[in-house]
Amino acid sequence: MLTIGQLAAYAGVTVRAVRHYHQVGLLPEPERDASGYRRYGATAVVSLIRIRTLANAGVPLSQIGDLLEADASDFAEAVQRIDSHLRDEIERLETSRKQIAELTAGDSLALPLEVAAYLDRLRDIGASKRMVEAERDGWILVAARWPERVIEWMPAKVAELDNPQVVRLYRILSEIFDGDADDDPRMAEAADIMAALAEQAHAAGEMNLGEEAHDDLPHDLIDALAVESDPRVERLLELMRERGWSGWNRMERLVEPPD
Amino acid sequence: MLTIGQLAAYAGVTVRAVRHYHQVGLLPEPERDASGYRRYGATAVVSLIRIRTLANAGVPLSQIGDLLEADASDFAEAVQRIDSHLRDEIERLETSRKQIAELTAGDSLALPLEVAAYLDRLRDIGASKRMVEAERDGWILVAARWPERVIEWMPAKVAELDNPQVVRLYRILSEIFDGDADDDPRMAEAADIMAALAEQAHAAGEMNLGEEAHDDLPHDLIDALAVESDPRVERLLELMRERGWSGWNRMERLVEPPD
DNA sequence: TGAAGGGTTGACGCAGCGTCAGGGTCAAGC
DNA sequence: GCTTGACCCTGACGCTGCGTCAACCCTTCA
Repeated sequence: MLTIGQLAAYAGVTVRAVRHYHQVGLLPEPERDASGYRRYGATAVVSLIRIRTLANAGVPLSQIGDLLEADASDFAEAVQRIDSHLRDEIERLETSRKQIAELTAGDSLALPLEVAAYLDRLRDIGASKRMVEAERDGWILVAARWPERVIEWMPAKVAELDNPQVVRLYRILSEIFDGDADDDPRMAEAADIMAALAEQAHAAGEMNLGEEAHDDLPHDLIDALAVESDPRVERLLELMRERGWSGWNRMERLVEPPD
Repeated sequence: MLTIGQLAAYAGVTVRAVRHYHQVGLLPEPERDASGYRRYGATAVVSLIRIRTLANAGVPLSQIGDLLEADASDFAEAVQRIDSHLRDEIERLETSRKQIAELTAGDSLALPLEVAAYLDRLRDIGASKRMVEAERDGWILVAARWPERVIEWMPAKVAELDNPQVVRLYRILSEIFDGDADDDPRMAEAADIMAALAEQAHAAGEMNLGEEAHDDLPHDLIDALAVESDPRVERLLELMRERGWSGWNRMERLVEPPD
């Protein structure tokens, strides 16, 4: 007769595991000796080894009991199920590995590489750290909603950065929001540039985003995000409204200008 | 301002998950509105998306907080750790798949194929179901202790089955233990055959198992197993003792026979 | 006789939420 | 003004397979 420790050692498991199998009814509780110790016979050893064999193969404990009593065809079927479940699990993990492989650096986190490249360009033309982070967060919102489309939009955005007006705009905005003046006079200049750019885009008919325009939520969120990150943005929006434009990222004409 | 449901929908997660992130401190609790509802700004949306991006990549929640604030080198290092952890997990599951692939049928469960083949042969020569199962359980005990050696021993065991005496022995034993007579007269015949076989083996010097002989536990367990599976085995052991042999599976001479 | 090395039950911990239970709130239609 | 359905709230258990205390008892050996 074996003690629980000897039984466990023979089967290569821990004592705790054996007790657990008792608890879940996988292994019957044996008789106790005079001092209350569990005493095991050879049958228990065999049962335990068979249980461990299945458990090592990845079979959930809850199924092992049935499996040990199943006939050949039920057994084969169950094995099939378990195997395909394992395959799914492996695939899930493989996907995870691919995903983290793409998380090489900070910006590409939650963003496609194209957008990360755009943000790098922004940094290059002199946008401040805060500015780039704000842009990044905005694009995260966009990418979450239109993960496919956002990639298509990037070439045009990158091209915009060749426009000296745009470069000047980002530099001014960077300086304004990196400073701590509550009412920087350059804010008016920024608004002027933005209005001019909007005017050009409108004239060129580039202001239509397609069906995405119908979903206001991302745009509203981006506006809100900008204000949350710096309340002075509110002032900038006001200046834009004075110039006949609403919004921050998806500008709309408030009033048609006189001819 | 978004409700928790809108926030969750935007990021593609469940409401419960968001609340969980609050609980573990990953996402800060937002302000409440007049009726106690949580109200989220755009910043929360961005945070949540970034959290999910890492979580989807298999990063444990407990590390996501640090990771979102880490610099590029710490980030890369952490990503390395997580990736190698994922690799280990995948390998574990692959191993499981291999294992269950080998569990095609009942007997090979916890036994190498060689032993399963031996059991099939046993069935072929007319051993009863009970008999084969008893043998199987015995070999499970042996295979658990000497997984390598057991394979080497099988050819000799299979060869034994060509011996008509052995075949007869298994048939008699099958009949005895499939019946319900408490004192089957054929038991003496079985004992005679076993004694004769032991004598032959002893004479041929085949009774040494090598160093394995020093470990009594498996042998004792097999004897116990036999008795547990049918108490009448005890009688058989007694008959063997009368014939000068001890034990059931690893027989030893009790007394040297007179010349 | 005391210490070491077993054994006993009971209970919490882990990871990441899912899923009740038992409420309150909001918007819309009657 | 009332109902209905869709949301929101907190609190708590469940799942998987044990690991790891805690607090205590039993046996054995120096």
